[in-house]
Amino acid sequence: MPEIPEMEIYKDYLNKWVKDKRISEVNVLRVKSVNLESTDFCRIVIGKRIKDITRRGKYIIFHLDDGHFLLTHMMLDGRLFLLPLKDTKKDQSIKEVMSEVVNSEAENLRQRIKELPEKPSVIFGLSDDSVLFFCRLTLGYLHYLRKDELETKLGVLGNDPLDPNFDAQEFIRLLKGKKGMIKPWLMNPKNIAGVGNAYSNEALFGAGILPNRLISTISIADRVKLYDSLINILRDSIRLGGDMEEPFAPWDDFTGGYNSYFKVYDRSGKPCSVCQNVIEKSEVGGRNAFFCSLCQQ
DNA sequence: AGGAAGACCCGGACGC
DNA sequence: TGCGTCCGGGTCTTCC
Repeated sequence: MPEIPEMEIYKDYLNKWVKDKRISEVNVLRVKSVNLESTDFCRIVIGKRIKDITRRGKYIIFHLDDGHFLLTHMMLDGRLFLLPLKDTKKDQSIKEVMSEVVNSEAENLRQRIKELPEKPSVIFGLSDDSVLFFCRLTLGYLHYLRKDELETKLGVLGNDPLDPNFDAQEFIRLLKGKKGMIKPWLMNPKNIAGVGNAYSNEALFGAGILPNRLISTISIADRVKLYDSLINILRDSIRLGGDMEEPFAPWDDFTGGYNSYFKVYDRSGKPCSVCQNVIEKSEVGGRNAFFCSLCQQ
């Protein structure tokens, strides 16, 4: 599921392929995914240029040239897909491609394009004749926000783990005096922004710490170990392609490269890669925790 | 106050 | 087949 590595990879792709493009067409298929009446949303967004794309935690922020922002969150199963029109290998307009995908008359297109985006919620046509799909924004969303609204929304978030200022000292400072269990703390966006169920499980495995360990019982040495484990796993995942199942674009064979590297997440009943003990699953803080009870204490 | 628990969003899977 | 129920994760709200 989309967490920091997946969003970071999206952000880099978007900066390479979407930055400085103008939004020429907008189609809102799922009205609940946007925060305005869809006709207003289209009217306002059409014609705007995307000046920059940044990430904060699991949020991706499109900076528009009117000084406002589009904020998107993928939640459970959202995804992005970019389709350059030249890849349709036919003289199709953006409107025709949109219509073809939307009306599920996409068999012709599907035959030419390996990965056709399913369940688009919002579609942007861009000034370079590419089409950007925001798919399955059922729990997720795409919101048009003023600067103050964006700051209010993101202001509650804690440090981003990839922020250069977020070092082991800062991590230890944040944990000082905390009383609860470690995994719910790692996943709380007010503490650290962008760590979800998958990578919190992996980071704890890497540090040899059980998900339900009380923070107060974790030694300073182990807190440093946990910091290193978290940062290294996030960086490795970004380097190897993250764990999204579907590609960002038809040419993208990088995305998903980290899928086979998960050691505990979603692996209950399978053998631990270190000691062969069976990976266990239990509920910690209302969420599924995956762990090896021999490697983690 | 801060930590824990529950609610909510929605679609897909599963059981009867 | 169809209906009801539960599950999943991130975030927000409520409770203790």
